Amino acid sequence: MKFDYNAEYFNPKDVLESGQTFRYFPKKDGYFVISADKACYVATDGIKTVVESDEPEYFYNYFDLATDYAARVKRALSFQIPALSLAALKCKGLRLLKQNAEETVYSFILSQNNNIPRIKSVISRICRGLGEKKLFMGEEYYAFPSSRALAEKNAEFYRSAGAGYRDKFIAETAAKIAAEGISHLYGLNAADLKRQLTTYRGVGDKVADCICLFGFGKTENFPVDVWIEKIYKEDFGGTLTDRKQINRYFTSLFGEDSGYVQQVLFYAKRANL
DNA sequence: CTCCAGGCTTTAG
DNA sequence: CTAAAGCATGGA
Repeated sequence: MKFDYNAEYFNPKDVLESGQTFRYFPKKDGYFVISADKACYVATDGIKTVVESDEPEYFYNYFDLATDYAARVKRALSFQIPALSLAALKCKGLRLLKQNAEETVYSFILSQNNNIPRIKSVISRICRGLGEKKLFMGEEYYAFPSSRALAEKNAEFYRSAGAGYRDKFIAETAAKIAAEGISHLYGLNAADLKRQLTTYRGVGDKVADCICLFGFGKTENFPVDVWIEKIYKEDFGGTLTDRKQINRYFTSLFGEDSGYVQQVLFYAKRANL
């Protein structure tokens, strides 16, 4: 069960190593990727990118393959901003992942004031401890735990998994979501969704923007972190220092393209492309 | 040793 | 209202 796609606008490295997911594992000639309770193997030869999975329709949606990214690159170029044009051309294979909403909530709570390798390892330990064991292509992996399973553990468990001071945030948010679910969030517009998400402990503006973007497909959100602040100062000549104002600057400039533009800028800067 | 990492909560002013 | 301290952890 595999399908392929034009590699020009689907590069596994650009997609997976751009900081939107933390559950990918480089292999010999591709990546083992986990999302929620599902897994796939993705590899490219530069012409075609091939996805192999028992759940092809899930990963077709996960990799956002119904969306035209040639058009997104073209719109990014149309802003005529040198730093953005350079970045967009260097990572044409970047796509926005449509991830499981609850998984993004916990993942990005863990991401605050943290670095990507450590975020990856903490998430792996939590999944290994609470997630269902699965098998794909002869490889064992663990599903991302349900909120109910997460809520059964206290902060101490998450501390021992390496979550640090974020341990309480995970425990409290899991309890809240286990109690009330998240289905009531799906119909909301981006502004209302962001407001609701910030009621979770450990979720501020930046983390909420990431959840809106990667977990709910809200492309008008523009997460502002330390790297975006740096880009704002160095490449856009910005003078604002308040992240809320920097967020407003970018979202009013890029509108519905905000999420894509943000991801391109972030990845190009971080990867030093 | 200090500084930093896809920041948030709490407290002080 | 805004500003700053405090927060776990591990790698550079």
